[in-house]
Amino acid sequence: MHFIKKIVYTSMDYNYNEIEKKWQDYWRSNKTFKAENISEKPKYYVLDMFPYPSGAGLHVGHPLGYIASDIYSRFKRHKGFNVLHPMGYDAYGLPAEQYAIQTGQHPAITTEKNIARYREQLDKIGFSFDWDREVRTCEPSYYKWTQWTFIQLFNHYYNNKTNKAESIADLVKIFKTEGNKNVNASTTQNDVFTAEAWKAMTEKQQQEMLMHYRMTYLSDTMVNWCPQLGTVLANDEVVGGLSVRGGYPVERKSMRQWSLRISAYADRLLQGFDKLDWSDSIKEIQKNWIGRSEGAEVDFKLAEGEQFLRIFTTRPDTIFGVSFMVLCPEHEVISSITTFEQKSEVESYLQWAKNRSERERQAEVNKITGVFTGAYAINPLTHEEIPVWISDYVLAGYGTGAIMAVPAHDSRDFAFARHFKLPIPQVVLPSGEQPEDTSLWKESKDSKEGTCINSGFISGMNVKDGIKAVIDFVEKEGIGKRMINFRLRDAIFSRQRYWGEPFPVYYKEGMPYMLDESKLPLELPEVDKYLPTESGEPPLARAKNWQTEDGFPLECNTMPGFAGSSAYYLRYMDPRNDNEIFSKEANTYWQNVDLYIGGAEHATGHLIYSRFWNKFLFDLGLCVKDEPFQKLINQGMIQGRSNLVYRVVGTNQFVSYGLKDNYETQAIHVDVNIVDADILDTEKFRNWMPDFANAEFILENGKYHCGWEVEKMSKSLHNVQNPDDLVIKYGADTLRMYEMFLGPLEQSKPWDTKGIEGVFRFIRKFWKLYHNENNDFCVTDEKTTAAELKVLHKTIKKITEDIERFSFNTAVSSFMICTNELNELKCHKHEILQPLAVLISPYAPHLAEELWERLGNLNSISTADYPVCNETYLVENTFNYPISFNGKTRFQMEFPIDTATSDIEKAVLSNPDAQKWLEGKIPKKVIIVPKKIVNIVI
RNA sequence: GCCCUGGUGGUGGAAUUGGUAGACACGCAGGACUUAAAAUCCUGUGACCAUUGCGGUCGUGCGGGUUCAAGUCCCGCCCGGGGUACCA
Repeated sequence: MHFIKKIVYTSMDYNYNEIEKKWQDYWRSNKTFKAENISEKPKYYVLDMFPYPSGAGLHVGHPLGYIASDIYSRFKRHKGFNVLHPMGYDAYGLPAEQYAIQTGQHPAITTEKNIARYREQLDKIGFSFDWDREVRTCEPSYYKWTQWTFIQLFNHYYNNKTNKAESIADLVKIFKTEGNKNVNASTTQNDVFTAEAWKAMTEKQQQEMLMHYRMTYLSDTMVNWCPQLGTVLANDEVVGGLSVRGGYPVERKSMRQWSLRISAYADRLLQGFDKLDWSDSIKEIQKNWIGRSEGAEVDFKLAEGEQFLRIFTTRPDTIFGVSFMVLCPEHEVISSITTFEQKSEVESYLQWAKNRSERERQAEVNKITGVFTGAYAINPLTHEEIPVWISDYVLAGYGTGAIMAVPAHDSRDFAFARHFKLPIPQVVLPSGEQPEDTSLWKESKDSKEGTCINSGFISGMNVKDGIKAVIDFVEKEGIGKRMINFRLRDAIFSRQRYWGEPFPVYYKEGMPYMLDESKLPLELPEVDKYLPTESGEPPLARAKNWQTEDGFPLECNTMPGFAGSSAYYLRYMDPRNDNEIFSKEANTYWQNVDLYIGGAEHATGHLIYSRFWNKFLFDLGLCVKDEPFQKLINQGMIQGRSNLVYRVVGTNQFVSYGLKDNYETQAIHVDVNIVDADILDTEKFRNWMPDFANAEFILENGKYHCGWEVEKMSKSLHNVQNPDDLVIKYGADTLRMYEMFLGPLEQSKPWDTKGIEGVFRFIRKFWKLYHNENNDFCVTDEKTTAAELKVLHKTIKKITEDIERFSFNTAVSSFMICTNELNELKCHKHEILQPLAVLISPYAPHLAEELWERLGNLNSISTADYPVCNETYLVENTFNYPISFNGKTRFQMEFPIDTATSDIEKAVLSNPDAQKWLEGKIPKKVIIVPKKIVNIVI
C-alpha cells in the first residue's frame, strides 16, 4: 500500500525509475564508459575486488566499495583522465561445486545464473564499468593465461644474487658447466654437486633436482587437509584449525602437491611497502604474516658421533643460557640419535603426536608434553652437555624444526623446563635488577634489553652487542652464520576439486611435464560426478580420456581460488588478447592499478598472492611495475540491523518492546522487511511464517515496537537488505548517496534504512532547484548574485577536497547544505545550476544526466569538465571572532579582516560583555590569532 | 598474550593543521496546509539548573599531564571491533 502511494506521488515530480532506466540504456548503447588503450589523456586505473557470484546475490554491503570507486572514476573522467574501471567475476569456487555435488547441476550453469543475477543488480545501481572488458576466471579464454603463467613459474627459479626470477634453462646451463656450487637460489635442497655429477644424473634425477628450484614445484609436504571438503587448503584458508569456507576441521597430512615458491619473494614483499599508499593496519597484517626475523643459524654438535643439530635463533646472545634442546616430532635425526633405553618411550610419543589433530594441538597450548631422546648435545659456547628432547611445541614448518631452549628468557622453554625439572640459568639482567634465584620465578623474563651475565666473553655487554659478538664468534668458528627467517610459507597450489583451472601438466614415468603452450587452454573436462573416485583420486580422474594425445595422463588436481584472481587486474588491460597475456603497449599505458578498493579480509591471501604474481611477471619483463596496487582502500563492513519481537514464553502472544519486562519473554529475530522504523507490520508478521499465523499482540499506543541489535548481515538473522528493493523504492541515485552518507568509507557501520528517507528528500529538493511546482523545467539565464556564486564555489571547493581524500560522507552533507542555501536564495539560474549538475554527477549520475540534458547539452555529462573553484568569490571582508576567556567561548564580535590585533584587543576589552567576564580584573594576557580566535587570560 | 583499529547527543555521524564541540541527516516534539491522511513547509531538540527574560554549570570512554587554548598532542588505564597465535 505504502509502496504504491509512493509511485503515484513521485510521478508528479522526480520520476527516478523512468530517468534511471533511460540513462542506463543510454550508457549501454553508447558505450559511454569504454576505455581506450590508446589515448592522449593521462590514464587512471580504478579497480574493485571482483566478486565471487554467490547464489544469494548482492546485499547492500557489497556495493559500498563499488559506489566509492565509481564516484572516483567518474570524478577522474571529469578531471580529464582516461579511466579504466572494469568489473568481472571470480567465478571458480566451492559453493557452486558443493551445490553440484548435491544436485548434479554443473557448476558452470549455477555460476552463469548467479553472474546474470549479479549483473542485473549491478546495472541497476548505475556503475560506469567498461563491460567490454569483463573477465570470468572460469572462461577458457581467461584461464588459458592462468595456465600459461603456471608454465612460466615452472620454467623459472629464483636467483638470490640478482634478486629475481630467471630461466630454468639458464640454470641447467650453469649446472652443466660448473655444477651448483656458485648458485645462490631459493631452493629446498642443500646438496652441492659438480658439473660431472649433474651430467651423470639420469633425466629423472635431473628433473627431481630441478624441482627443488622451480618457482612452482611438486613435493611431499605437510599440508592442511580438510576431509569434509575433500581438499587441501593454503595457510590463509585455515583459521584456528578450521577451514575459512565452511568451518570444517583441518588436519596435517603429508601429500604430494604443487606449491608456489612465494617464500623466495618474502623480502621483496616486505620492502615493497615503502612505495605503497596502503593503510598502516593492512601493511602491518601483511608484515606479521610474512614474519621476518633476524638472527643466526647455529650448529650444536652431538656428544656422540659426528652429527649436529642446526637451530635458528633470534637471540644468539642467550646461547650461554641454553640448558637443553628440543626437536619437533617430525625431525629426521630422531631415529638415529634416540638411545636404546629411550626408544620405546620416544616411539609412543611420536605416535601420540602424529594422531593429535591440528585443532587439539592449538587448543591445548598450555598442555606440556615431551620426551627425552637419551642423546646429549654440546653447547658450543659453554661446552656443557645438554639433553635433547622432543616436543610438539616445536614446529616442523618454521626454522630448522629444532630449537635451543633458553628457559630463563622464553616462556615456552620455561614452562617446559619447569615441567620436566630442567635447569634454568639466567643470562640476561634487566637494568636496575640483581641476579635472582630462578627457581623462585613464576615465569620467564623475556629480556629484550639488559646486560649479559654468566655469559663468558660477552658478560657485561648489552644484549645488542652480545648478539653481534656471538654471531661474529660462531661465524669465525664455522659453526653458524647470520640468517634471516620468514614465517611466510610456500603456498600450496593443488586442490582435489573439480571446479577450478586444470593444470597444464602431464606425467611421464611419474615426473610432471608442462604441456606445450600451443595446447592451451587445457579445458576442464566433463565428469559424471563431482566427487573423488572410489580410490580417493580427485574428480578429474573420472573424466574420460584425461590424457595427452600421446597417452600420458594429465594432472587430476585443479588450481586454488587465488590462481585466477592473482593477475586479473593485468588481464583487464587487454582482456581479449588471444596471443599474449596482455600486450606490452596496453601494460605500458595502464601501468598498474592507481586505486584499489576492497575488503580487508583479503590481506593475507589475495593481496599477497597478487603482489607475488605481479613481481614474478615483472621479473620476466612482462609488466612494467613491480607492485600491482598503488593505493589501497579497505572499505568497512556494513553490519546488519536486526529487529526482534518478544514472545511471551509458552504462548502465542507477542509483547511490544516497552512492555516486555512485565513478562517472561523469548526474543525472536524478525524479517526486517516487515518492520518499518522499528514498528512491526503485524499483518505481514502473521503471514510471514505459518507458526505466527495466529499471533496475538500486546501493543503500545496501538503499535508494536520491535527491539533491535547490530550484528553481521546474514540470512539466518533475517536482517539482509538487498539493494534491488531499495532501488525500486528510492532509486539508484538515492541508494548511492545514502551508502556514502552512512559514514567514513573505511569504518564498519550498521545498515539502517531509517536515514535513507533524508537522502531521498534531498535528491527531490535538488531536483526542485531546476523545476517549479508543476515540475516544469525552470532554469533561467538571469544574472547571478555574489551570494549565489559564493554558495556554488564554496561547494566546489569542499566537494573537490572531500573526494580527493575519499571523504564521501561529508561530500554528501555539503551537497545538502548547498541545496538548502540555494533553495533559500530561490536560485534557479543556469550559471549556478549547470556546474552544480556536473559536481553531483559522480554521486547521482542518472539525475545529473537528466538535468544536463534539460539544461540543453547534447553529450553525456561524463564528458563535461569538472568545475573549478574561483577563490575570489569566497573572500570574506569580516571575521566573526569567538571571544573566549580562559579558553571558554563567551560571545562573538565581528571585525574587518584586516583589523590590527591591537585594535581588536582594544575593542574587545572595552566591550561591556567583556567587562562582565573580567569582573574588574586586568587580563594577564590577550591572545589574538587572526581569523581564528581571541582568548583573554585572567 | 601480541599487533592494528575505534570510543563524540536518543541514532548515523561532523569538526581536514591544537582555535566557537555536536555540521548534515535520522528520530522526536510543536505548528502551518488538509474534511482527513500522505507529502511538503516552519520552529525546537547534548545533559542539568533557571525560565519572566537574561542566563549559568557540566560535557567528546576513565584518570593524569602539556598548552593561552585539547575530541585533536603526551603518559597510564577501561571497553568494543579486526588480525594473529607455540614463529624460537
